[in-house]
Amino acid sequence: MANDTAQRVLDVAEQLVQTRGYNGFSYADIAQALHVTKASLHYHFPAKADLGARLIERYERNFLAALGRVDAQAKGAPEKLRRYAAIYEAVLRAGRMCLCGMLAAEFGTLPDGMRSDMRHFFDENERWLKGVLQQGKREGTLAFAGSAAGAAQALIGALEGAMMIARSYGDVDRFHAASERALKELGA
Amino acid sequence: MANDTAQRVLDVAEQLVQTRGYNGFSYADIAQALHVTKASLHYHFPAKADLGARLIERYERNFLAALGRVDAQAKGAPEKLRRYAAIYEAVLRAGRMCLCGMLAAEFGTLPDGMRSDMRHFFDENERWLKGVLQQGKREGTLAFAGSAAGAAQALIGALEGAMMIARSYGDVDRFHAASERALKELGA
DNA sequence: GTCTATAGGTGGATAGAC
DNA sequence: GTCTATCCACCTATAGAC
Repeated sequence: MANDTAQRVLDVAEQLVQTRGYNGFSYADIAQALHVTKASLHYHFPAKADLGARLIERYERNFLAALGRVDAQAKGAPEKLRRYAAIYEAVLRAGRMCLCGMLAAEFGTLPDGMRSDMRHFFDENERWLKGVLQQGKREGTLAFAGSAAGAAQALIGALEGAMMIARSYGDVDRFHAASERALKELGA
Repeated sequence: MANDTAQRVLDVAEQLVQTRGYNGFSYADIAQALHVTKASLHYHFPAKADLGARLIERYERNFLAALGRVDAQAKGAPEKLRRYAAIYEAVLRAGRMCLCGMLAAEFGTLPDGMRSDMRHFFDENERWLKGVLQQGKREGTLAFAGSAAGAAQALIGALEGAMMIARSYGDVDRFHAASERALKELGA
């Protein structure tokens, strides 16, 4: 399959960005992992910025697909929020940071295209969460002050930050506790 | 003054790490900013890891000094928390990330010494916050569920995460809103 | 303490054969 | 599509003169 190599490149690159950051890996790392040469990687992704952009696009697509499954499997807003946080926790349990959380830290050195792609990921997260929060308020299953958008932004920030620090301590429980606390504050 | 150059190096390096990350700057960047050669930088900081370690130590010292001033100037726990959050906001307003928040993202590529120095910064933050939270609970000026240590960890994570994302949007208000929300959840 | 000069390595990227 | 070979810029770091 022609496309198969590109997918494997993305798989390895994704893991590298989530553990070492966009500035913390090179084409040589991917080449070594896949037993190919750097030159052949440039055939699939001419510049590193191309690889980075395709990485974010795929990550967002997969993430939104997971949110779609949450919508399909969970009815109540509290359960949706719990599953949302569980996605983050699974990433951390794999020893990784959220791809876009990582890129947010590296914002100052990112190419323009990757910057807006990264923000788009957070915008979509906020949009989905806002819907869940509004649903919960309507149903009376959630209780929070202020706007749903503001609460959504705060939750995303809290989860990303907790994840980043917990990873530095190699302590998933630390993330879990912060996550539980954040959900309780929304009445979940 | 002999020590003056080292301080200026640290000033520039600090700004670079807070905006571009530890892996996002080089001795050449500092050399250019200070109109000296790279070689002379190695006289003050033989290896980049030395520079990194001294950077964290100084950042923590200054941060703890700021917390000491908060203790001296604010009496009530809620006011202390507000001033704590204001320190973060001032950093963000300067277009910077928290030095250690930045390093937490780069954890996967950091030398061992910098890893433990970075965690020490967060440990000290937690310790101070825990004291303030216990004070507030004792005085009845704060109200939160669970342990003070857990609440402290959650607050640190929420502020770091909100800061990181807000910076990507160039939007200090976004941070401020998340910060206010986090403080309110502690009853402040 | 700061300089010139340079070593030795790695970064992203390209040309051209197969 | 993948390879060999190579370019050039940049990286951290050191030697040794001043």
